[in-house]
Amino acid sequence: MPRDLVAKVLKSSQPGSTVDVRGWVRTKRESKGGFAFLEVNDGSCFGNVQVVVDGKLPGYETWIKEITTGASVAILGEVVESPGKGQRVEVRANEVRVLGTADSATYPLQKKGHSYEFLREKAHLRPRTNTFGAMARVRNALCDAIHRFFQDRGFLYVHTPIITTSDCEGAGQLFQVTTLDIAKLASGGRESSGSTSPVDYAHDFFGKKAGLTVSGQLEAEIFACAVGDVYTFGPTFRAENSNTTRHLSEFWMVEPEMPFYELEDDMDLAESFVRTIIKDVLNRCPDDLAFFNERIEPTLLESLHHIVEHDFIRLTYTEAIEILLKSGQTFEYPVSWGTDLQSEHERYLTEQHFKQPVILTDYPRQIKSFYMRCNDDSKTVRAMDVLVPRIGEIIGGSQREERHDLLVSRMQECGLNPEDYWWYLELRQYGTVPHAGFGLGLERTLQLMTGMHNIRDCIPFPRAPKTADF
RNA sequence: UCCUCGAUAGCUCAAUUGGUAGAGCGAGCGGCUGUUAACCGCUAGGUUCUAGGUUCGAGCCCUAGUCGAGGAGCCA
Repeated sequence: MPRDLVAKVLKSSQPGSTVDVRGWVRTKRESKGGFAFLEVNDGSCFGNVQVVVDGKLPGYETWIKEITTGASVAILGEVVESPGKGQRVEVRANEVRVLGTADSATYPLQKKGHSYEFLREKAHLRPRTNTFGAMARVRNALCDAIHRFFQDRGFLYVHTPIITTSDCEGAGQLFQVTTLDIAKLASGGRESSGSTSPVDYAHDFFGKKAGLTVSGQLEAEIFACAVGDVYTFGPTFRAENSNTTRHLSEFWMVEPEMPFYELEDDMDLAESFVRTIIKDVLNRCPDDLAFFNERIEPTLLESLHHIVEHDFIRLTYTEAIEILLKSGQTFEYPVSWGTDLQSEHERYLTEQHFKQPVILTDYPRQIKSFYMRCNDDSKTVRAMDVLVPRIGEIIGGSQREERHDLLVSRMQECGLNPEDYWWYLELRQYGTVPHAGFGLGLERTLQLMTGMHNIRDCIPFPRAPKTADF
């Protein structure tokens, strides 16, 4: 399709050139003086191109009525310098074709602003709004920056399975994947023969209980311990009944895993990663981010530049506890060594005490996962969380326990059956190496990048409890 | 899952102590204008989330439910 993108027309088209612009009408300003202005957007950039339509064009009286907010049009015209304010150039139409009308009496999107709650119910149309068009472009730029960061450093992109039979980490509720007939089971039927249990997973599709992955980490470790630095980047599923502005049932996660890395290397990579991808998106999407800064979060650009330009604060969990205890703040949840930090504690550290991203390390072992490497103090593990203002945790990572016997005892301590993780343990039995990795939540990073308050507005089609339309 | 709040015109909201349902925007029509969240006038538009209950009378009070928002937990 040899159409001309609005982005190109606005940025570089010279007066006198002929263009073929196609897109959706945002507004029409009609003049009975015999002409009309159309604002046409095709998603290629934040801005619209202003199209000037002369009333003397053939059939004007007929088709100008069909052009309303939301209609799709094809404009053949000439780029001219704009005498009006607000745009460098505009398009003087020679030919206008209405490709699809949008009945103004029923088209849900109006020229005025809508609430995000309303737009979530119109997920099929909300990409046509300023906010969600900008979000789509920022999300794309962010994903590109993520791949570029790892590819530039020689990481391999590894695809880990979406359907899994190992309840990885023991954390996170799995969505079950089954071909068993639920209705039949519910009515007292049996999906198995000769078993007293109503459900015999040996007869299920995979021959055992299966679910959607909650993390690709364990599989990523397999490849890190074979082909070097790797990363996964794909959807992740949590069946938790979380109803917050920071949780989704289906979200995208980036999980690098690096052999021969210790915790300090892991932190260095995580910090470099966050700062680099933010910088890349700042460079690539200035118009979109300016919009978010103006309409959504007035401190957005300032805070993003601050993150890019300053080193992250690094301290241990124990040091953080001391700071919180000495803060003089009254917290709803008391601070004490050995319990996990609450949202209010994280926010105090990132938003009030340090006013920038913080990496906390060496958490108590009893509040962290089995695979994290135990410190010599036998009280803490080599975990690290990257906390940022407004959002909280966007990265959780650790150096992995590479010592076979210690890993087995940690599994037992966490109530896991080592036999279920036989292949994970064999990585430690045969040619084990120190290694580390972390996970970054894509949509939380988008919250940070755009200032959008609800994570459901940072993914095209959000999945959350009672929410899976479109 | 817990706490708090909410659901009224297409959208955002108002409605005094329980007493005939309102505005702005949007839409339709008309006017005006190189306009740019255009502007001015007129018109239409309602089973007040659902099901019960109290009352002479319920948008408002009571009970249950559904959905939504914010906060919390879990986490990324």
